[in-house]
Amino acid sequence: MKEPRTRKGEKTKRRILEASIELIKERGFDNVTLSDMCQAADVAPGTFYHYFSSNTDILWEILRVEGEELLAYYHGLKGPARERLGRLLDYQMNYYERKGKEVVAQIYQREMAVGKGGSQIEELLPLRDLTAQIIREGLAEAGKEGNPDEEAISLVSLILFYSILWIRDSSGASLKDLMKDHINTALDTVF
Amino acid sequence: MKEPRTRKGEKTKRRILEASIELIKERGFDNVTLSDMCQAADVAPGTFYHYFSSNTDILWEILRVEGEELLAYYHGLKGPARERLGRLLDYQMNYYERKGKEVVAQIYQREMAVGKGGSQIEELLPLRDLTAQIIREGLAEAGKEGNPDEEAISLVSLILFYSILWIRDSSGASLKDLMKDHINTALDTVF
Amino acid sequence: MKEPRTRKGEKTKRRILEASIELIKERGFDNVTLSDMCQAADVAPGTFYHYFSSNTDILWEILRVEGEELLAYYHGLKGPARERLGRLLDYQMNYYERKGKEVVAQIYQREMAVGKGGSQIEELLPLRDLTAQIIREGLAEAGKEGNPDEEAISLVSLILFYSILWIRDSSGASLKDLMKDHINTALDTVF
Amino acid sequence: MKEPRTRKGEKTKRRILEASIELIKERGFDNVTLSDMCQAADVAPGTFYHYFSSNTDILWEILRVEGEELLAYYHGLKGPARERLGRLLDYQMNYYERKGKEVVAQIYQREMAVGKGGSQIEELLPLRDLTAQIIREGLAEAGKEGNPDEEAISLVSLILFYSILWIRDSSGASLKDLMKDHINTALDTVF
DNA sequence: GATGAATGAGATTTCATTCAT
DNA sequence: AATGAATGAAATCTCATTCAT
Repeated sequence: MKEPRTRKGEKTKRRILEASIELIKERGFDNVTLSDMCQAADVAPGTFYHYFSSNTDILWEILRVEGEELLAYYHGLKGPARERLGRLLDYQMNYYERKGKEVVAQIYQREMAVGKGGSQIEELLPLRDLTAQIIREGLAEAGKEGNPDEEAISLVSLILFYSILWIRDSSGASLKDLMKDHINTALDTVF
Repeated sequence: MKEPRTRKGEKTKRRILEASIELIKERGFDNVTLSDMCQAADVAPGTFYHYFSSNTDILWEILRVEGEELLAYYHGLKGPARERLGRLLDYQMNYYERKGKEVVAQIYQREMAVGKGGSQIEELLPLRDLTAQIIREGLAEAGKEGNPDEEAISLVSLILFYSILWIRDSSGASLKDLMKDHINTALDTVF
Repeated sequence: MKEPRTRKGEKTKRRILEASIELIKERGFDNVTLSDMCQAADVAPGTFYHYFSSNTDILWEILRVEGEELLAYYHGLKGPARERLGRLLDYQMNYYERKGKEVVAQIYQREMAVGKGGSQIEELLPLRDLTAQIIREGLAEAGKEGNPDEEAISLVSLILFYSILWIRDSSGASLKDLMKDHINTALDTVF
Repeated sequence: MKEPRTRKGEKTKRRILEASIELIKERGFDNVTLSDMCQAADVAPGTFYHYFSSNTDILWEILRVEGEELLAYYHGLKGPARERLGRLLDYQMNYYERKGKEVVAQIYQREMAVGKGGSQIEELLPLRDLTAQIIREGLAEAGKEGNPDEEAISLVSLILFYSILWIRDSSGASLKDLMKDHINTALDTVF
């Protein structure tokens, strides 16, 4: 597994990544083989192994990078707590919808992978911690009492549950539509 | 896939089921092959296909049966709503702990499987519906207002989230320990 | 890697073994792939793995069995020491000629494999020990003095060296022809 | 495959050679890939092919050069035959010990390679011939009778056999220790 | 002289499934 | 009812080598 050292190399690596994401979106991770990815990116298997150390490595690479970008974005949010939290949840739902059901399912399945050598994605837990922090700040602003940790868990677990409903939904409803009302109730309860 | 017609046949089928459950508990579903199961149950592959129509069929069979048993048990619960709900959640957690982390992870992963030909397990949704019904009854008993559907979702999603925490926990804490406080807060909020 | 449990299975395993030996004789071990062997034995790759646990496993199996058979035969030899030793050496040369140059080269190469996890063939050392024992008996019979261990090594190392000459010889001479005179001189020197 | 034309080029070629020798000593030839060598020498694969025509070419190059140097040295030896022969054998053992077991095993394995396109190393045969010549001279000096060719083979085959014992020895004994006594007996027998 | 991206044939291995006995 | 031999498609991964820059 090497980093590309030329323009051309960079382009190739990106081509592999993008073609793979597309494929996974369409068919789900388990139904995409290494040679599918190679074919879609129009590279030889050897080229794949030039940039990625294994088959499963690639999804991990994709999601890790994006997860970090998301968190960075969330940390950069400004404004009153309630609004920040609203935007955070909103953005997260948008991200999921953009990725597609297959990939979100994949993310959660990885979160649940027991002892698979640290290859977890770490999306829910950072989200929980960040949410708790925002709630804590919000309560401080308003001079209110509360239990930020439990409330953060309640919120994040709602996202999780509705995501599953959405993944399994066949009516074509959006994730946001499904959980809009409930999330607002929940936010009101918190602040 | 046939039902056994003799004593011996029944014993064999049960042996396969039990050995397979054990194996899945230990190693996780994805790391158990058909021939592992055959070896553990001390039968030939042909025998396996005598009783089960495919590899993946067996876990589905196991969990479907148990899920139905659980629901039947929950439907049979008596007493005031709050108490029934408490016992339901308690029982569910016990069930998860008995099954082990690997299997629970497997259940949830299946719940999330998109379009895999109806092989989903349907555990969370029936649980949500039953919970909503009990809450509805509880509110009626007490003559209170509320939103049973959303409250049911909040409760069930808590179970989901804490289960994930538990699955990934390496300190050895029990699922009940992890969520005891939060679940009580949640129940108090509902009633 | 399983032992066959039926007539048919036994026949198949033997067919694989024999076809593989033939192939190795013709082309040398390094130029024979697993699928070559499968094709020659007219079985599917899966069948190969039914009986052998890996690619390299098979040669090892072939040679180990034959090495043991040879030793058993040598231990059964009767008669005066000099004669027994002559027959032993003669038989060993015949064995090598029957196996062919490629396989003999393979045997020696394995003997030299450093620390490859006990997969050595152990042909030269047992031969040395047996030879030393026969010489010891011969000297005792004749009431002579001598150094059986060194003399055994001298003899066996001659076989080794002439085998290499033979392997690399392109005139078509037989191993026996090459070393006949020298081995007789050597035997005369010993007794 | 080109000869280097600049200082820098020479340094690079030598770097590749030295890094490769080191690697082969450590792991054995079969476990060293071309890219291992490139990495160890810190050059790109293209550079390797600038100086060597193929993968296997390099060991051959290394050993051929050294073999020639050895022979040249042996031909330059002065003094009475017995002494020259003693020094020759001594030097050869030192050479082997310096190279290490892996490389010596490799040399012999190559000597045995049947029909691999002339890539043999030709170490044993020149050694045999040179030894025969020295013995012939020694016998002439002393006015004795003997069979220099057979005696040379006996001596060289002893080196071969003890080398194999040494390669497989795990007690840490040196090659010289192993064969000291026997080689002296053998030399005494010859002269 | 040096780089490293790209190749792609080819090797090994796995495993669900079938079927004759 | 039970066996286990046999299948073979499919997947992953390796690595010597080429070539444009």
